[in-house]
Amino acid sequence: MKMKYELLKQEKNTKARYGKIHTNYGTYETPMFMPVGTKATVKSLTPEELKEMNCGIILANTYHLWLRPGSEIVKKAGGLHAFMHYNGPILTDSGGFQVFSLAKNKEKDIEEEGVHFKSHIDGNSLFLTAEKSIQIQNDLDSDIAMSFDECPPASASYAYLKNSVERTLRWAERGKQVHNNPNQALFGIVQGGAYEDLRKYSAVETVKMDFDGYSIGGVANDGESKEDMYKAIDYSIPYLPEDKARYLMGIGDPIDLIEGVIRGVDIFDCVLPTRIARHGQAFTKNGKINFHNAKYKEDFTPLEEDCDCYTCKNYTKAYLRHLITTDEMLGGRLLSIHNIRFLVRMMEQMRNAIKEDRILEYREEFLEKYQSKK
RNA sequence: GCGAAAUUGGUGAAGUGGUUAACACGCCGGAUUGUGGCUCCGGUAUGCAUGGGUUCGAUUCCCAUAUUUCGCC
Repeated sequence: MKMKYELLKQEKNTKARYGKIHTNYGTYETPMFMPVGTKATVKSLTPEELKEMNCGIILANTYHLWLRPGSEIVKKAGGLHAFMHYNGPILTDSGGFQVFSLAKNKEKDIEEEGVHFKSHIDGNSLFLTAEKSIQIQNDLDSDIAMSFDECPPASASYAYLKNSVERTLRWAERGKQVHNNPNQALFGIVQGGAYEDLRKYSAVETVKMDFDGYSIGGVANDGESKEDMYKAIDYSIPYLPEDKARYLMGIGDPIDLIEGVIRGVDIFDCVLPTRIARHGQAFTKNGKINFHNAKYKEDFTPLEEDCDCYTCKNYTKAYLRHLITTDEMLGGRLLSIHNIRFLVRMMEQMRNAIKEDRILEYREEFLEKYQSKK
């Protein structure tokens, strides 16, 4: 079967909503956060550990797996789930984001047929099209595939964004035509920067094609302001159907997760928890902390007293700082466990808040602690 | 005991008779949002062993002292 979204509760005071996603690998509650496993691995963590943290869907990347090991290898292995030993749902990004960041000359390299770009591994000239991206994702056998979209920088002009919205619609249609995996859902992507009319047009036209779910793209890709990010969400959400999942691509930061939920987003993904972990930083309810800081040298308390993750239950800040400053790989691993669990737990808390119609209070309480750095 | 060389920040070190003493590492901070993992950006010697002297001016030249290293007895 294909993935199905079920809306169970609409929060009274905001657009926040509580629902469930039914997949071939179980049912999961939303709003939810997906950890990123670009190359068929959430860096340094095993599938069992992800399950223990109560992760649901994880994200893998079409571009990276296309280059290595190659989608035909994954297909021979029996699909992504078998290949990476993950018996939970997997969403694949279309490769759009990587491809556009690798295309040097936007005007020249992006054409109607597809995108020319250079492999980041060996510099080979490559060409990816809407059809190719979907075929690769069919072969990978992920549970949710993404349409191939153009992901322009937030700083792009109105005229550029308008063109890119139009092209993304045509690519979505082409991808839908060749999509051929009965077990795989396919999402359309809304673009249009921070312009209300473009977002509306993009959303309305994309929804007409009747996808299994809808993504809001083009955010968090060019250091755009939070205001613009929130506008992109606010201008898109009203035109998306109630009974389909909404996925905000590439977000986020704890504060952005709350803002996204309040604006009606169901699914998020972000590299932040694992990336900052590898760089020695961790989320806490009192703000982000940096283990390079000397003040943790003799701090023999847990990262967070009341966190239920493996790291917090077994290790001290002094030890974590030692691992980080000596560049030991266990450090990044332990912090990744905590950071992912932190965001997953935030989503649990927000689901409860939505059920009780108190998501705005939750935001108040969270921000008060998170922004007052100790 | 005699002779020679050396002495620059936490470390390894570059350098010059004349504005803010290079660089690297370390250290101290910060960043990071559909991941080109191990990255990027800041800060970090008011002083060049100590005391004299020469000079308009010395970390740079001279003398003494101290310490270190090497060689000889």
